[in-house]
Amino acid sequence: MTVSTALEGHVEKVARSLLGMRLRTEFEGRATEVMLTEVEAYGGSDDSASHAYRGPTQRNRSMFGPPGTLYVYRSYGVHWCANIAAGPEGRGRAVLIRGGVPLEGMAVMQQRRGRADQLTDGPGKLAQALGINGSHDGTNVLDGPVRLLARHQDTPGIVATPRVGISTARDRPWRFVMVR
DNA sequence: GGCAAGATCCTCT
DNA sequence: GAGGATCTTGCCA
Repeated sequence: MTVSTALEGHVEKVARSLLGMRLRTEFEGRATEVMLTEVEAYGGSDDSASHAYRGPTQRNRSMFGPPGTLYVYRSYGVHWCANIAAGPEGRGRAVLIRGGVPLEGMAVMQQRRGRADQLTDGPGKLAQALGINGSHDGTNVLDGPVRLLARHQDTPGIVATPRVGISTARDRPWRFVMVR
């Protein structure tokens, strides 16, 4: 499966497809790369927990872009969180990147994070470790500075659980975690 | 125009 | 385990 085809179809399927794939950034000659192990699917106007629930705004417009559009938002005024729009364009569906395991650029991640442990085990931490911030909002992971790459390894098992940190629509098991 | 809440993380107790 | 940091958005007056 190619990267672009993995971004097609229902957001729930896209979220599953992203597990095991690699997310790579390369800024100022410093490359970092992780394998995605934890994601969450968010719908559009039919998902009350989604930022896109009330339609496009100045902040969330990237969610409504074509598949592969990067949606970066500030969480609690402190952290950056990265999503990948899943399309179809205009529906506001996206996959939140919640966690991964470092593959390359450990030293860079440790420097950005200011610590040696817990580099990429949360949405805000992963974005910080990869150097993702608001300036990358609206870029595309197929040809932009933040690049989604082919699968690092197969995913032996995927566990679906309720999403984390939200107060509505908790009944949807749209959080997907890779197990081995 | 003001206010409350939020897809989080870190530090301190 | 609890609380603070810090800013954008949506809702209501």
